[in-house]
Amino acid sequence: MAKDTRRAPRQAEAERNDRALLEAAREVIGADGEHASVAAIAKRAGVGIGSLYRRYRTKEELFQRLSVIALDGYHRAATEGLAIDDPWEGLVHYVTAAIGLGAGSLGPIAGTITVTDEMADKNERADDAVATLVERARAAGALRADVTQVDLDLLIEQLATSPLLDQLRKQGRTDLLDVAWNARTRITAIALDGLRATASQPLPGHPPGRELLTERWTPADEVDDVRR
Amino acid sequence: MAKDTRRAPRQAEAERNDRALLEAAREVIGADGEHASVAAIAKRAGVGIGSLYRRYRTKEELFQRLSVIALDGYHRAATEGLAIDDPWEGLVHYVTAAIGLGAGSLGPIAGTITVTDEMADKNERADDAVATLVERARAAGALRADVTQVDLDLLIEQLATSPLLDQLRKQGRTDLLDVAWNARTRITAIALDGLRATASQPLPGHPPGRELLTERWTPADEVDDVRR
DNA sequence: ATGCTAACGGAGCGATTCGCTCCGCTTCAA
DNA sequence: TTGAAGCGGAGCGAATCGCTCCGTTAGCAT
Repeated sequence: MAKDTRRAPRQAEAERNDRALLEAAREVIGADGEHASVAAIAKRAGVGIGSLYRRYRTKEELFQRLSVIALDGYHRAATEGLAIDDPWEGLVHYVTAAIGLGAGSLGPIAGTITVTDEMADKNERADDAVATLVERARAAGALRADVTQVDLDLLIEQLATSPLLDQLRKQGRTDLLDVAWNARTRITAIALDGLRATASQPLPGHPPGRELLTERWTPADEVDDVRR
Repeated sequence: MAKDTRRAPRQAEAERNDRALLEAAREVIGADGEHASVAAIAKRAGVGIGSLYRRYRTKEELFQRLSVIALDGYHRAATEGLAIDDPWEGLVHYVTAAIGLGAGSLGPIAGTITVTDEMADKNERADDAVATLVERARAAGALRADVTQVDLDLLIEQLATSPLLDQLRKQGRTDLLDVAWNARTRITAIALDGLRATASQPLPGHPPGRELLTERWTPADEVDDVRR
């Protein structure tokens, strides 16, 4: 009963493989969307299919794990942003960190996996933190008044999803990845400048409602009018 | 020899089908990327597979046609922009029109089809027109000085690709399409505000080179380091 | 050295989906 | 009424899918 941590033949390798799997899954999903195959993920991770299925009982379980990790990332980014004194700098931190997570590629799998309680819970916590961040920045007069939280969420998704980066990764053009990454940073900077309170004209149309973000996670039951 | 347009049993239906096919192909590619299947395209268009293959000898030929149409659209948008007297308004017209084309979804098929001479030619023409448009806006002091044409191209691609819109279309959620479309218009407006000359700080890093836009079209020959 | 065992990689299963062909049916001008 | 242009989709062989199953390998204790 003295030694309880005595068995671990190849445990270090297992952890490395798990990390590789999660990263590979993100990349392959970015490249192939919901069609991402477990074979492609395993190959990209340099890991056997068997090892993948020892850790995750099904493909869906792996995808759910990815979602949870992404939601954790968003929550952490928002918390870090709140820890910054200057409201505008805090918001900028969140936006850039959220985009840098590389989780934007997960969008396409929304609606193809069932939402676990853990996912719903973490999503709510992250949302709350972001709401505080946004309100603080707006109250300080740093963020233009007509931008809602949903606007910001959609802007982040728009910038976080990069077909160019996904394709370069898929083609293994690691030589161009740095340049492409920097290019997106520039675009992000442009968008952030547009978020400042110095707006020339009010945003067009009505502010989008939350349903835009939530309804996409409802599985494609019989909604598919194409098959009707 | 007098009457040369006398035979056309179901020609009207054929034209309608062709338009439906092209639109459906854009949508399905947006949803499924390079994995888009001809069956899905035909079904979405409400057309038989046979009709698709009577017009396009192969799937690649259909995709090439889509690319040509997209390039025509970019060129037209740029030309229209140049026809507008105010340099800034002209640029705004091009950006919004280019995003609205719905051709951003085509990005994922870059590198999976061979580039025809027609495509290369039209691409060059469109590029030239955009270059003029950008230089004019910058010379007028409307566009911030540190934004290059490549920056603008990438910004347009970033905004033109919308996982949310693609997914809603795929799920047949036509009820939310208008809201989502308006939401992206708002985001576009934010980005355009960021492009104005009133920049607070210079853009980070170095301006990206053209190769970011061109090299992605080189087929994934043996570049794929994943399979090595 | 020699077990013991947890973790490994991947061949291969049945099922599905792929691009595409082929053909009987439908529509319309003459 | 007829002929031909256009139609939809069943079905072909090939490829790919998610997943199981099993012989092999690597590190611990003896």
